[in-house]
Amino acid sequence: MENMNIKKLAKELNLSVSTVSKALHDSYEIKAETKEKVLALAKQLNYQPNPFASSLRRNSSKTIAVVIPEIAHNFFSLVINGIESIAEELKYHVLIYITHEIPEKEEQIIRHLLNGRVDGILISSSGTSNNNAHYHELVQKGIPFVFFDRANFDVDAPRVTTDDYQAGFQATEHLIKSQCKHFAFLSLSNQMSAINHRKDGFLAALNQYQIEPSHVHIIEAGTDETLSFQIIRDSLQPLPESLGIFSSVEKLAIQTYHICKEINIRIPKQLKIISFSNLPTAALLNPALSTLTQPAFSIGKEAALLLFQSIKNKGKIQPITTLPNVVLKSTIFIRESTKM
Amino acid sequence: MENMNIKKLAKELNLSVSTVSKALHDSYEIKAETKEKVLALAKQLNYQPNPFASSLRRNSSKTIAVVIPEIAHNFFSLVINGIESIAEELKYHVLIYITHEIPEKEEQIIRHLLNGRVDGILISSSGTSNNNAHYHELVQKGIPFVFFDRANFDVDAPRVTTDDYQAGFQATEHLIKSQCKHFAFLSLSNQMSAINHRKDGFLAALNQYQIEPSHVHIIEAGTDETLSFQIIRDSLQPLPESLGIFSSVEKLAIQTYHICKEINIRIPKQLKIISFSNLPTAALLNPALSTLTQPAFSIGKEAALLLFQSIKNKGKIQPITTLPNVVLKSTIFIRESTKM
DNA sequence: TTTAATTACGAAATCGTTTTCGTACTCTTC
DNA sequence: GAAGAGTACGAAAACGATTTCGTAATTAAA
Repeated sequence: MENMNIKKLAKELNLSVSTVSKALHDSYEIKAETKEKVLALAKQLNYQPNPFASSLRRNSSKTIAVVIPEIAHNFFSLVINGIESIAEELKYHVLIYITHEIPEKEEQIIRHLLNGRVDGILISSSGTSNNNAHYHELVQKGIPFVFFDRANFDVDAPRVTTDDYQAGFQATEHLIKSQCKHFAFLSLSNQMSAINHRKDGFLAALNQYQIEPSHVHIIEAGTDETLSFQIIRDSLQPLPESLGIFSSVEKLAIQTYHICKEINIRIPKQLKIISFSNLPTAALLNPALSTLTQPAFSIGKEAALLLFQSIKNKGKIQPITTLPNVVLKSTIFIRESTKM
Repeated sequence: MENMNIKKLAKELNLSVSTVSKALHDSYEIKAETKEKVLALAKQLNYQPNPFASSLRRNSSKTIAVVIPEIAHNFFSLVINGIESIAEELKYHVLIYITHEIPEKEEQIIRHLLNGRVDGILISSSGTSNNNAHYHELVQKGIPFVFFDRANFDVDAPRVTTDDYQAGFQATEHLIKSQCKHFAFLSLSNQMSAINHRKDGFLAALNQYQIEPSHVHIIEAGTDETLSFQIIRDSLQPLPESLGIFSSVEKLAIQTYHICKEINIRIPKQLKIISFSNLPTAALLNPALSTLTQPAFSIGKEAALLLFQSIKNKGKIQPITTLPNVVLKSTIFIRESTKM
């Protein structure tokens, strides 16, 4: 009596296992009356199909994986919300894997997922540009995947990103017009697509406005919390005159705030800062932080939609079309931290 | 050639399927030499066992589910980090389900999980106290689960919570000593265990210090964003004299900040506020927010450890012992928002 | 009335593992 | 040298669904 299954249902109904299965799937082969009987008993006895038997036979899991660098991060948790909104609707399950920004960890996770546990994967890459073998293995195995935010442009997969270059340009232009003389770009690493595009926009703006190269600073703070703290602090001592910082990620901006508080640097008087960020408290900070805010929820939604489309089309002949490459717009919010 | 499986491995090796399977599991029945051969070919041909076949046969999924009210929330994403740290170590997979604070949604999710898709569940309840039938179904089915933060105390399951009563008492005492005259408790609903314990601590402190009941306000803001905004705003107009707010959750404190900014209420001059919160920017707010901070990561870790213990003990005779009920300590951070 | 098509179901194979029994064979032990 | 113990493997039965073929019975068409 432990668990209900099709066999017991069939016995109870004096029907064959196959008939019951077909009835449960509303097959045309079964007449309405029988279907009703089966459904009724199934509901009454609280029958729930074994997902593993089903997955084994159908070779599909109704599950997707989300592989992200970290989760305690407003951007990524908002993206997950977007993903979940679609997955929930399509009755898919969502597995979460966190790489902690370690490329080897990401490889390991992706390689593991080659076993068919999931029907598709959403990835925000932690990988370095010279390492994409694991993505190609996914392609080879025919497992659909979609990049979001941090993509690997050497791999043929759909991407959902934001207008990083333009946003970077716009933010930097704003710093320039706010009378900054020195300019710093805060980066996690020089191996991440989104961040590099932001940097390119940053450099392009500085170039267009003919800022002297010696006034341009690229600070690679890295992903380690304590280390990046030190690196940023060191680069603020001594403090360049009229420094304008463009932080590529929220975390580094927050660290900069902490450091400024600690060593008594006045924002925006001595240092102006604008950052990519989805902080719900950006406007409440002291001073309020100017931000470039990505449509995180929509990114998740769009990426999930692309993935499910890709899962649906699996096996079918792909029309010879360019890969979907959705680019969403970030919004700039000018606040006190960049005031003149 | 599509996918490697045990059968093909066996044929290639001139061994039986069972021998290969045993070799892969390092069974004592198989001699070392054979094991080596099998392992070598398996690695060479990139063999990965089909997880569904395995789960079907062993009746275990190596997967747990995390059911939470929301994810774009510092507390919950930190908890997930803690959970992941343990799950990763034990090579378990983590499914995420979001209830969006809707009790019916939670029921539906839990009921779905009765089908055996997961070996155990971690739950932060969105349910109301009078609705726990779905938890009992889990018990009946023998599916282990552990509550964290928001527990249902009518159900026999391990719990990981924090010292909500004491923290609530402490926070309120702090407000009293900061010369507040009126006191407000900001709540999401009166159906959530953790929040109610905080409220009890709040009321106990006010009682001990003999605060006049007419100076005590309980504000149930609810879970809807726009609605709670209105409710809080309304309760601040007119502003009671020397109001001290104890916010039971971060989100409502942030809303209060926004409202104060909007209608020009000075914190901490006209209004003092302290809140449960895991905001990384609490100290950077204007003014810096006094907080009660839960050890979110540890909560996740402890809850996961309890769950895995429970999974391991499944089927074995349980020693007649009290249910594990881990209570962790929150930390109070006094900052400007409650300054005299 | 015969043939063909349709309807409604069942038997059995299948998905890829794991696990329970057997069973040859070798090695002790008295 | 017969009995028992140990070693190293294989056959086959699960696990619980899905799906492919059949096929009897009924209906429609010729």
